[in-house]
Amino acid sequence: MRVGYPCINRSIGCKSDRTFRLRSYSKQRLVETVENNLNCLFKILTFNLKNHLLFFRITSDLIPFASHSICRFNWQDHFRGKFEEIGGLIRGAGMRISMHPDQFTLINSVDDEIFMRSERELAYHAQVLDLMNLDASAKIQIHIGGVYGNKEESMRRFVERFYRLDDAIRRRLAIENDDKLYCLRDCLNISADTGSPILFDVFHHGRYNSGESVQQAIESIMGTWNKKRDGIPMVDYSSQMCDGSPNQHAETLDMSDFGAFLKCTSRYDFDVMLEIKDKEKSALKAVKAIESPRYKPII
DNA sequence: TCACGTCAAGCAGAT
DNA sequence: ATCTGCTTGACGTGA
Repeated sequence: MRVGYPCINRSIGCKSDRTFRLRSYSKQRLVETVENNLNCLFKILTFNLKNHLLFFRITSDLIPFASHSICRFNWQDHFRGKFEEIGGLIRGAGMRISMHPDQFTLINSVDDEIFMRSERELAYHAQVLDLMNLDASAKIQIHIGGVYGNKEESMRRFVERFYRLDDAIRRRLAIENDDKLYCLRDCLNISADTGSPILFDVFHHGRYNSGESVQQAIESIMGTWNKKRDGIPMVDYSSQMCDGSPNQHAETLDMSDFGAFLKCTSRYDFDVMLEIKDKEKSALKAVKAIESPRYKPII
């Protein structure tokens, strides 16, 4: 089990997701921003390595407007050396990487234009991971998408569109259960048709499920990961804010909840991403718990 | 230096 | 109709 946190590090004083407004776009602005973002990403990964945090989600804002038609600059070639350097650090340390395109990326949209924009966005994510020379265990996690008034039809459309994507994208996709529209059971159906592994989100599952316990859920997704190609499963974990909207992620990791989670899933090996507001602080708490003998997974 | 209106993109549910 | 959440504030103008 590797422990990680998404996108942002709050303690090292740099940001790898700096961006700018579309109307301020210029080649120079892009180069400056990306240079900053890649340098910061290297610093974050170095920090993570030092602190035994071996799982990290790279922000989708790493290259602002990468999939937008305004971007004509060949950032791939321009930053090739930097990407290779970062990839070398990741591979050398045995770190795990994920990316999570935002809610505008919809493979199953009824609108073909939205699908094509989504395809370009996914291609950008795959390129980042390819440029780092990471294998297909570095995943791009996406939700199934919208329902558009007909869930069955929308799931069929997802599968049909999936096979229209380039293999450079397909091999990296992992399907994540969401909290409203597509639950674990839906993901299992999609996974059976596409061969994509399921990235299990514990928090979403708590809000929308078809009755499976967390342990049963983990059991059911294990087989969707082809260990040789995909690596061990990835799991997103967050604790609920105790006092506020039930949607929001907690301020910090609740160790008794997390301890219980580790206990009930100790038969399985997977990497866990902690989606908690205080980011690396909670991840550090989790690493400490996992390294303590009472939570040692039985593998 | 600070306040604050606005920011590439979509969907669904609440108000 | 408009607002909010999603993984998450922060860019950039004007004073």
